[in-house]
Amino acid sequence: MLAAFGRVAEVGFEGLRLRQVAEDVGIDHSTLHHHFATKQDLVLAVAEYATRQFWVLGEGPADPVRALRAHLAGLLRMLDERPELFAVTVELDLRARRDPAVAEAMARHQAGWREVLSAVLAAGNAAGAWRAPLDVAVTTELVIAVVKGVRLAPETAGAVFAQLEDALIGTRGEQS
Amino acid sequence: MLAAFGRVAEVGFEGLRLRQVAEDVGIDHSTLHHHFATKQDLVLAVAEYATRQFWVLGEGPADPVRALRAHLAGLLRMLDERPELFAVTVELDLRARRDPAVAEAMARHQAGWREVLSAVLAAGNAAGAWRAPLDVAVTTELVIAVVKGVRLAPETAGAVFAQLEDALIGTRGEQS
DNA sequence: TAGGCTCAACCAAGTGGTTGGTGGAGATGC
DNA sequence: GCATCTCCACCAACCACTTGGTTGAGCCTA
Repeated sequence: MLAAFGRVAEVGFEGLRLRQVAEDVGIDHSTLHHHFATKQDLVLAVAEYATRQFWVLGEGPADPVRALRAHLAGLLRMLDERPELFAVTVELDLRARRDPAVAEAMARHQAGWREVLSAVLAAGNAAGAWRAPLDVAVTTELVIAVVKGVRLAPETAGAVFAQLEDALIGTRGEQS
Repeated sequence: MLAAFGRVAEVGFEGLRLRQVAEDVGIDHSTLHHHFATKQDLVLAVAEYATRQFWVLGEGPADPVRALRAHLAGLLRMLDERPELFAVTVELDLRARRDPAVAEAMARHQAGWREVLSAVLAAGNAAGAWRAPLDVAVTTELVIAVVKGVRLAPETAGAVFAQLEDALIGTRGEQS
């Protein structure tokens, strides 16, 4: 019953109404309580659904440069095809400040992401793939910041990602 | 009466209650309506107050490198001293998706920011101050994305900004 | 007298959540 | 076959409470 996710994307958590969600699914709002005891449970389910969507980005190529490019390309495609997903992510980041349960879900999500990125960046260091050796931890945060910062502006994402790649990798080649 | 801002920072727009705001100021909630006809007006006032806070970042040094560093340093200090301000900004970005008035306010805000950044980056291009000539428009978006992406994670901002400077400026010197 | 602020009381429209009950599918016993 | 029982998804009605907003009257200063 995670069509509730759609509502969050549309009206945000602020406008999330159990009755509306129930109607979307075609059931009574009291029936909804049968599946999610409380509104908080629904929110949490949305959070976990949303973060799970990023699992598709799994492992990339072994080559660090191509792995980084693939990672960003994957995000870019998602950003293009499912912008609401990223909007909800912003919403969740914000909500995590007040809702410990959401905070924990998002922390898990980001820990995984951070791990993937760090691995790629460290591998690139080992292979001398970057313009210069990188501080893995900090660069990870930089990449995350860029992605997060671009979530609500999908139009600019493509160019920004390319620029970021340029800044990290030395190559100035244009890729498809 | 922009102590309402504090409430937004604390509970977000989702939890913003006119009665609570009024109580903070020590007046009745109906009196609040005397100053802000509608809740929307209050929200808009908060939006304009919040964006106005960034005016203090005005002009920087003439030298592009120092201007960029000063710009980021200024943001970093604000991020450190008034993290709520940035949290509210995120909240506003999100709200702008549904509220045209807020959207317009944020658009104005960002247009100004974009202008400042573009000017600095273009000046740096002219002076050959960067590691390599930059695409001004795209790099502007990149910097904006980084700043936006770091709004909810002030701890990482310092290192991330430094890394960004490193990537744009060629110098590898450590600054205070 | 007039005008700006203030409040108490009120209102309609929701809000999340609860309760008691209906009907159908599947298992069980005979 | 048939009655029974249990579980599950479901709903209508309801509840206590909150919300943004309105009204009318008082207060104070000019």
